[in-house]
Amino acid sequence: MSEAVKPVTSFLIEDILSSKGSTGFKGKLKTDRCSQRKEDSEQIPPQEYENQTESVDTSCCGSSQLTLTSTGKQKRSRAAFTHLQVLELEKKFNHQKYLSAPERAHLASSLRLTETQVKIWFQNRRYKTKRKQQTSELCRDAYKADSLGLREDLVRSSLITSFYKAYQYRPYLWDCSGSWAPALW
DNA sequence: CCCGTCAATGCGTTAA
DNA sequence: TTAACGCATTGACGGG
Repeated sequence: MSEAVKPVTSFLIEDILSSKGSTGFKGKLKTDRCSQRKEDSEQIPPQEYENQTESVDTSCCGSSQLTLTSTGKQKRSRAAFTHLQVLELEKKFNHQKYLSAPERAHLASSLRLTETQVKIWFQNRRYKTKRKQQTSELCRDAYKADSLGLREDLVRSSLITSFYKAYQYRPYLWDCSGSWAPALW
C-alpha cells in the first residue's frame, strides 16, 4: 500500500529550511565537482542500502540499483522517497528552484539521500512545474478561443493537434483543474 | 490488466 | 573538459 514510512531524519530540518544562498538562480550553477555525468548512478555509494531488510521499502535512498532477476536479467529498481523526504524537498523547492552544490549536499545528507537523487529530484520537479504551467496556459487559450465564439470542433481539432504533438507521451498533463479537459476529448 | 506517477537514464546544450 | 541544465523517455510500482 502506502510506502512504509521509513524513519527519515528529522534532524537538521531547521537548517534546511533556513538555508540561504543562491536563491532562485536561474542559470547554470557551476559548482565544485560532485558527480560525474554518466557515472552519476554508479558512483553512488551503496552504503547502508546494501543490507536493507525486506521490510524496508525501496525508498532507502540509493538510486536505481540493478538487481538480477531469476532469469538473470537486470532489473532496475526505483526508489520511492518517503513522505517526509518529499515534504522537505518540496519545502526547499518552494523557496528556491535551484540549489547550489553545498546546499544540495546539505539537503541530501539531512534527508539521507544522495546528492544525485536530490539533483535529479529538483530537475524533475522543475520540469514538472514547467509542464503544468504550459498546460494551464493552454487551458486559458482554449477558454479564450471558446469565448471568441470559435467553433468548438475547430478549436478542438487544432488544440488536439498541437497539443498532442507537444505532449503525446504525457497524458498526465491534462490536469487542467478544470472540467473542460476531459470534455474536450 | 491497464494506466498514471515518478525516480532514473540518455542525450544534447551551455557556461565556466 | 566538466558539471549541471532541459527535455524526452524508460521502467518500476501502485491503484482502479
